[in-house]
Amino acid sequence: MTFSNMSALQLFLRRLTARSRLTREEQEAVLGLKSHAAQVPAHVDFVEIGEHVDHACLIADGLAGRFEQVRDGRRQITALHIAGDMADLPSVVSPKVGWALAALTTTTILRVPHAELRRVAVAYPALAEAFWRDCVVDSSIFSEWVVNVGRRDAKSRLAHLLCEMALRIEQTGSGDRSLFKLALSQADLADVLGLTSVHVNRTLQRLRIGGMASMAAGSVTISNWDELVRVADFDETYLLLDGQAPRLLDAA
Amino acid sequence: MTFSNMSALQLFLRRLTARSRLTREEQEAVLGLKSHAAQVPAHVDFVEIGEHVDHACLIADGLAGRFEQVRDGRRQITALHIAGDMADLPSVVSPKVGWALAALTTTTILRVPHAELRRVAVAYPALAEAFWRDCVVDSSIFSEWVVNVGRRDAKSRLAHLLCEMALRIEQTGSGDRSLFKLALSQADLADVLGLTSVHVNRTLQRLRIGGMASMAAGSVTISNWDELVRVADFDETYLLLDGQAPRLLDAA
DNA sequence: CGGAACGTTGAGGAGAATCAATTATAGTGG
DNA sequence: CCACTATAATTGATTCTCCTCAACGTTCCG
Repeated sequence: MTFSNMSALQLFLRRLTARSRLTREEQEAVLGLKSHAAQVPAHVDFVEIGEHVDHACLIADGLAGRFEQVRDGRRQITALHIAGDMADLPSVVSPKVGWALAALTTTTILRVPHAELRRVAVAYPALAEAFWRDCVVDSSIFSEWVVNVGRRDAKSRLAHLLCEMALRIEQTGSGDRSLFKLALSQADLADVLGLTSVHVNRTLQRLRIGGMASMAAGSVTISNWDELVRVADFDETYLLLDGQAPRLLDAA
Repeated sequence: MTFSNMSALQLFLRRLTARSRLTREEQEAVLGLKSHAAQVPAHVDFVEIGEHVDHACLIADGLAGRFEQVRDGRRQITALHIAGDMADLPSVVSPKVGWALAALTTTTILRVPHAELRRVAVAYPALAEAFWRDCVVDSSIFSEWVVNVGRRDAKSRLAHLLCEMALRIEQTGSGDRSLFKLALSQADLADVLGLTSVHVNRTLQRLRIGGMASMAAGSVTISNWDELVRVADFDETYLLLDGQAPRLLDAA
């Protein structure tokens, strides 16, 4: 079986097991989660801001963003979710969400009822722990994004995002860091980076001319990884990809 | 165990029970956590970047910041922690931390061994859930900070931070939103907001002249809350202060 | 009293925003 | 297959926040 035809739940399990040690039985429980799939066209919300949700959304295919509004209508994308991400896992413990989730390209999602996630979390405490850890990973990414928009200029900021997405997509097995799909318009990219689309356009040109990376037709090509990392001031530690943490149960 | 230890744990418990319903026995377990206190002078790290920690740090008194470095030496504070915050609770499930924790003013911390937190989390799944939820709260704040530095100008950004800290401190019961302690230099404030200290200084003046808020001698005075909220575009939803979520155990 | 940290002010410059066109690109229906 | 349209990418000119650099004032404390 190749990664490309793995089911969405298998991708999610892969994300969990990258950081949490799970028994076969626990893994089966994840794969046995009941859910129903839905197609979401680009630019359509599948979770509304302020909604009280009773399910979490697993991205099966495509790309989704977490949107927050500012009064004057401008918006910020605070997270990008790729296949295998349970986009609103935090909603299991905090059902009223303060953000919207929208598809950035045509996206397939799996709606997994909270009741299902609760069921396996209660039956298998190690899964509750894995979910908790998964939320910590996303939190760590948020924190790095604060640094990124707070303290890096446009070129470095954009380079940093490309490095992050390269590694995250590579981790899922659905791409290589030198060439991967990222169907993100320059306007959406601007909302991720806290810039304007005009400036994103000019900054992309600088990365292209510098021989580091280019984006076209929904794909990113990274031609000089080391230089991109240097410009980005990128340190992958925050992605927490360095192995499985010890289980609470075993250690207690 | 000294009295100040007890009261710090009580503050932490208060933070937990604001969002999680806990039985008396579970509450006792929190208050019974073993720990040892330490005094940290201003500007001293008590957790080093990249460290593999075996304990979490509960802020008993004072103010701490989570610092991340950028290559050229500039830094960003990605979180502020007040009394009652377990500053690195995520480290329980992910012990290698990618940030430093430093005191911003003279601060008392309680080092709580992971073993202790694991013990109560395993014995009382509802506590594991409360810890998970607590991490989600911090995550929600990170996310809002991304919006703040990404899409708000200096005046709005600073106003937003003041609103947030006002409510968080009010929640602990150790201050009022119209007057509270926040011993933060303008340089540190700049590192929180992704600005320079010079610009923070000028922006504070604008808030003062506008009759909204002023900072002096380590205290914040908010003289026109409604106007400050308006300028900040502040919506407190993200602080998740609107009551206790249902317990997973009861619902499953 | 003297130094160190912090706060304040001014002048000039740089990065990003804004405004406004123009040019691809992709999809749609005739 | 070609107009027709909407969306996305690109470019140029101008403006404005915010940064940088440098100096000076203030507070606090040994």
